[in-house]
Amino acid sequence: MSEPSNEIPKQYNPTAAQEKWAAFWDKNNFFHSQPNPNKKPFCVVIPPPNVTGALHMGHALNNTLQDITVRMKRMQGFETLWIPGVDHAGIATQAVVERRLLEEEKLTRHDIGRDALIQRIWNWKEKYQTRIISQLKEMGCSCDWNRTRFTLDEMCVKAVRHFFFKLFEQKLIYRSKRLVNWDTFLQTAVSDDEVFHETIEGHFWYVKYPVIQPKPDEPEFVIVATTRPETMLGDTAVAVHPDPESALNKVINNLKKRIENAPEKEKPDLQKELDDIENRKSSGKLDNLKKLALMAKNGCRIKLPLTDRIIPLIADNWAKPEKGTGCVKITPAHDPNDYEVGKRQELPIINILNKNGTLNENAGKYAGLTIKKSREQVVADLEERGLLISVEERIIELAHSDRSKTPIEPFLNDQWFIKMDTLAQNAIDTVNNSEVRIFPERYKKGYIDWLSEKRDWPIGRQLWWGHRIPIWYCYGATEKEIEKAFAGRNDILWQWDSENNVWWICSQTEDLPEDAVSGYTIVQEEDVLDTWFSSALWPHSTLGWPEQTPELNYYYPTGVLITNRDILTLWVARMVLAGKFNTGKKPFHDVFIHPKILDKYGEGMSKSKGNGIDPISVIAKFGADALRFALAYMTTENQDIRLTLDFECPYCGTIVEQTKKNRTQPKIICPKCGVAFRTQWAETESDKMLTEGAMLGERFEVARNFCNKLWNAARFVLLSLQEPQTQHNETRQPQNHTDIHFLEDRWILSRLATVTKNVTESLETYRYADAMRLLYDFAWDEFCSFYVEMVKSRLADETRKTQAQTVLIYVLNTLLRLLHPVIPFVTEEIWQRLRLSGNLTGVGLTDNDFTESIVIALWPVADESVINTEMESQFKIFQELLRAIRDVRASRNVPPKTEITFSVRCDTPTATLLKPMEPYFLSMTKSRATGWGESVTVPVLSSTVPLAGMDVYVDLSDLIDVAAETAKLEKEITKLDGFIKSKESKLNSDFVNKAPATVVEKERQSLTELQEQRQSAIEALTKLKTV
RNA sequence: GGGCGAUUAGCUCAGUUGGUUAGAGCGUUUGGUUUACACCCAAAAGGUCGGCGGUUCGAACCCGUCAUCGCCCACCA
Repeated sequence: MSEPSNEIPKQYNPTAAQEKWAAFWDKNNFFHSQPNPNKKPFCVVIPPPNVTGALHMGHALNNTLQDITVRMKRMQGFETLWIPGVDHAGIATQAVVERRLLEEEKLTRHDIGRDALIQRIWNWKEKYQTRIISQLKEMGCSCDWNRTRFTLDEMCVKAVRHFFFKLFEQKLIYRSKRLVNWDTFLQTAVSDDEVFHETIEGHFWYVKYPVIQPKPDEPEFVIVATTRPETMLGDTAVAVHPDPESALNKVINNLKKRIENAPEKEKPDLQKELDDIENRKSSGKLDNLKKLALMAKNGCRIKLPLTDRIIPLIADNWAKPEKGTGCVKITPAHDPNDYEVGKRQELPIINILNKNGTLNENAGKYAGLTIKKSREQVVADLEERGLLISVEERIIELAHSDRSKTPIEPFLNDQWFIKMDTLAQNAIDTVNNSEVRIFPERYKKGYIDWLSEKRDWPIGRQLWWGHRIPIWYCYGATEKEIEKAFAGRNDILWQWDSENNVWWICSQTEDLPEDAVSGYTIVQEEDVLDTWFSSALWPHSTLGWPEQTPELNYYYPTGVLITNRDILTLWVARMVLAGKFNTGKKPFHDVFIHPKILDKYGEGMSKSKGNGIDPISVIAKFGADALRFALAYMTTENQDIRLTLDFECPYCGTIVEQTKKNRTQPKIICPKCGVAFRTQWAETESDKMLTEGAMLGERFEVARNFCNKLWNAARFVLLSLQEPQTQHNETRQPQNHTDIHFLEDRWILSRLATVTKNVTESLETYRYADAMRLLYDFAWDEFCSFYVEMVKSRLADETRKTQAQTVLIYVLNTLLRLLHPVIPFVTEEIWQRLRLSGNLTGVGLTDNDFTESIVIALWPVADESVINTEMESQFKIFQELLRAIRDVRASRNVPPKTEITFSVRCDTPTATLLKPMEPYFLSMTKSRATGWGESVTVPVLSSTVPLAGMDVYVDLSDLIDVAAETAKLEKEITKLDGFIKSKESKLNSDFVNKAPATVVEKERQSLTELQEQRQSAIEALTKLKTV
């Protein structure tokens, strides 16, 4: 079975391995899971990526971390299920498809209608779901692909309907008005995330509202200031603070306090603010407000200019005496705060806007004008009537729609809400009592704070793509008629909406026909549910809830949810509350919040910036394993991941730096060879024809190199196994670790056990970077640089060969298993080659040590009995000595092939320890030991290196350079003097009295050593002078 | 305005409960075709741990403060 050595390439080829092993895993169904009473379950649900587009590096990170945990759990013997899936992402996906429709066909959604648009979005979804799943597969994610879910598929629809019905049944769903961000161009509501604020130069108009029949001592006008005069057409009151004086004093006091504590730099600004406010008191403005407050109390009425409406002057805390004129116009239909005031004060709500952004009939003669036109007209009319006092220039932050780049209008709409009170409290308790643990813990605060606001959840969206709200409206029917229509149905509920005189009919299972209530036509609610409504159910809906499926009973609650911090509240908090509400159980035990991927400028990656990177382009260049390792290596607790990536010209290899300018371009012309190559943004056919330029990144190179290092270590082991077998069968028996005599064997096994233990602990507490560092350092510095190097001399010696091979392959086998969760492909490739190498029994291993696939191999458990920290520190002495000799060789330019000798003055135990290591000094640094112990012969022409507890004399004979040697020793003495001095003063201080005895003792010992080293150096120097 | 985080070598980052001389990778310099690996090996240089103050025998680490940067939430008549 074994391959000839020339068939093991010197470089690991990721592409071939990825293809081969992905297919192999798939064929063997390793990732498929079903309830198994003999095993403990472990389940992870993927944070479903949006079907808006392809995955970027943020997803790559998220899924890498999940796969690491999932693969480890699977190896630990859990019945492990990772459920993949995608999210319909209502707003975002509909927006993408609508934008395309407009760009490519110049059509809006109203042109093609609801059904046709939905069909187009389904087509889009199919395309991107396929793309996303294939990206996940390319990354090596070990999901159970048979269980792939979509938030709009039948299973999820059922769960959503059931959840809604339950909420409705418990009267937790209600209808109310809510202001939405209205995009008048696209004629849709957009979410807060899709709004950006832009500072524009605007105006601040001061307008007089005449008071009706003012008493002699009362002002004739109420003056309000506004940046949006046209909204006055929707005013239903003007407000003034009920007690402006105390409110103002309160503000003044707070401000004074702030000035006291404020940094010097901010004080002048604050002082100015304070002066302005205090000025209000003296300038009579306050007196005016006090009068107005009294008038408001007495039911004062004012005339709304430009209309024939009479509106009240009201007293409300919302009016801030320190701002504007102290009086504020109240427009409940077009301002969230005013809406609250309106509700509180029972004011009428007058909507003056059409959905297309023009004014409606409520605006009287301004009806039909656009907002911009109406504003000009209103200002002109006010001026004409002498009601405009003044205009100020003012910088204002204006909300714009991300999608249409037009200003957002706050627009009042009927909305469905969920009452959050108890639901939120349950979710708070679940985290507060650590039933659900959040890692890192600092994110707990954000979660609790957000939920503590207990703001009711608006669940309706004015969209077509999503779960349509399962409510039907029936006007005019009597309760008897409704009852008759749905008699005996426990899947239908109805409720009377007295405000709108309509029946709400909620159906759990089916869509109701128009004629469901005989004699009436019922109409379904047009809106769809917020995307998070279905996402909130993800951990249990994907397992079959509301059915009590075997999967739900077995896998739920799931193990850990791994996600990014942006959606801790929107998604994680909602999952906890929905999980608790629906199943009575938490959805997961742990939540791990991972870092954010930033670009080289420290900016987050996003579609609009165009700085997102397709993980596939990294895989193409460096391999999936390198991608995964690099990301995991950077997943530390409180640092975001900064990725610097540059383009590589595919023709001449020139590195083209990625800039803010070129990162969104579909093609780039190489500055050196002048040929164009395409980027991930290539869209047109001609651009796609070009060769793609790879993405280069230092972190990925490091990770790729690591994979290759591992590959070559394995190559070395495989080659050594292929050497002709000797006949000494009796020496080829399996060895018990405790029988192992060689220091390096015991050392590497001790280190391996320590690493196994620490890696397991790190991964189980989501400290991915720690685990990666441990593995990287162990594999490279300890296993490759020391153990493999040392074993070389033993492999050449028949009498010492077998045990070396046994340990070598044992360590490699364990290391592969520890690394498999993070670099699955290269470890499988090596595993299979070892498994099939055919010589395992010869070195004391059996096929049981190499399972059919590393995917199903057992996770290593540390044999702590072989951990020997004393011996590990002894080994450090060997390493130190080796380094000292190498340093002498390097700094004296001793030719590599020239053998030199050295002797070491040290105590007897050290000598006993080091003497058996002689062959390694020869093989690893071509140096032969001539003596060990208290009294050794010191070569005349030697380089002396004083180390802690020993002196090394490297015989240089004719290679010696006295001047250089002297300089080196002098430098060493100066350095030692510094250390000694600081130690001495430390030991002469209070330190000896106050510090723990062990620490003091350690310091004393260290001082002695330093003094000895210094003495040795002086002696060596003296001797040099005699030469 | 509220909250969170960061500031350590030229660059990107580690640094466990405060305890010898603060670490790694990349880059730089020097030397290498050593029977796995040049995606490599050996070695070296390189740091007042953002500033100031405090607690302590002892501070990169704890406390206060200032500075700079980033993120989240809220608000802006």
